[in-house]
Amino acid sequence: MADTKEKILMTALRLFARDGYEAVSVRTIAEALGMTKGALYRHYKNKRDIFDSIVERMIRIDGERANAHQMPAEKYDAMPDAYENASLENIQKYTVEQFRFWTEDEFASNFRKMLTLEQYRSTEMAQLYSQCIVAGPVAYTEDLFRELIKKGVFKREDPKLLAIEFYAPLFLLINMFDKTGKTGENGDCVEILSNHTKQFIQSHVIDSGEGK
Amino acid sequence: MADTKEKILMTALRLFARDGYEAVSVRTIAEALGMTKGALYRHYKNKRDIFDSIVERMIRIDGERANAHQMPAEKYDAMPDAYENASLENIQKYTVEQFRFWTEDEFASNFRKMLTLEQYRSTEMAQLYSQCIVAGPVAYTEDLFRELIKKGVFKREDPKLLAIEFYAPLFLLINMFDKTGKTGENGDCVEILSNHTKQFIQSHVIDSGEGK
DNA sequence: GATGCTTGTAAACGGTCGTTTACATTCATT
DNA sequence: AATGAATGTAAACGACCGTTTACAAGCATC
Repeated sequence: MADTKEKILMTALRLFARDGYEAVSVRTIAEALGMTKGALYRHYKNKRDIFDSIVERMIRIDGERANAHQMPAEKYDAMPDAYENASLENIQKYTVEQFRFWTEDEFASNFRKMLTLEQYRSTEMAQLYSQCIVAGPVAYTEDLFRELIKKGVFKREDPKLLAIEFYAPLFLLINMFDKTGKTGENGDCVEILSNHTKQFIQSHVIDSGEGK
Repeated sequence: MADTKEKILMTALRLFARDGYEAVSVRTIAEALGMTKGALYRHYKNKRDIFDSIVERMIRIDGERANAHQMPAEKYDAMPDAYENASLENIQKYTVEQFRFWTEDEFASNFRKMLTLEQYRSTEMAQLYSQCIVAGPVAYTEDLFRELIKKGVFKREDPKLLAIEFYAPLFLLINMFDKTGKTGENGDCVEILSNHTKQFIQSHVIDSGEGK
């Protein structure tokens, strides 16, 4: 039962992500699952209920992720030196992991596409899209850089501009990857992204040593 | 007559840009224009014909723009020194102008949004979206930077990475601007964008003089 | 002033929409 | 074996879909 309900949700999401909510009919969802549309109403009270369940889940996952690899903001003072370098490495890993999540994870990738298609229809969807994939990450990155500047790790530059210059390539590559199609081919994107973060950090961090 | 046809096109585009092609009914378009849906069929042979006319026009405009402020690629050798600096200023102006075009121009802005909503439905729309707003500009920027490197204006770095790092903030800001809403408030975006291009050029161009 | 073309309305067309209803089937529990 | 909840099908519902048709009004041309 819970299994069927789950299949309905994932199938509907996959279709919503391609065509948009309005363009997908209940009949289409049912047929993609090999059942009749009447059966869907045993699991969801209507079409919108499926959509809402998807959104609800993403909000939950997003919250969990935020808690999970939150850069440990409150532990800054607890750690001595040597922390800065580890933190910079974490940024690198975190960035690639963000890319993989939004392009490879089936739920996240489809949700992002679905939200891309719904963002202009209501302010609620616009806010959710912005929070998850645009202004949200930028704001987080800005806070991070502001902190790094205060700590003397980064050069004293406008953190807002830094955040945009750092995050924008990630955002662009995620969107570009959608076109190149199937999984496995994103190796190029990941490499570009790695080079970007490496070069970005290198050129904004304060030289406390050498260049190789 | 041509006037009515034009109004239909712009009204339909405005609705397509908000809700997506499938979610907008012929009836809705007609009522937004204060006529009955039957009247639309005097000007367009069906709903898809309106959509195709929009696409056709954008392709034409895009071609004209490419011809208009094409960075004069073939005139490089015709011009002596002193060209490089002017060219760098042009890049700055061109970038801001691109932002304004895709956010302020009513047709371009709505077309971009419409294409954003249709990009996953067919490879044709995906290609058009990519060509106009994603991979197309990146490829163009990459060519430009490769040329500037060859000319000795830019430092010897990967032009692909440079192109992404330069164009991505423009792409991000265009998408962010959609949320902030009404016109006139994009002053912040333009300023950020200006700072980005200025700082980008400054940090990748070969110092043939001083720092202020 | 009749003609014919343009531009509109109103109604109808078959089809699909989301949803509800009536009726089977399954299957653990009694 | 009987019960009853869970899960499915098939058909029907009114509403709306894109499109076509029949018809009217406006208007320049002969």
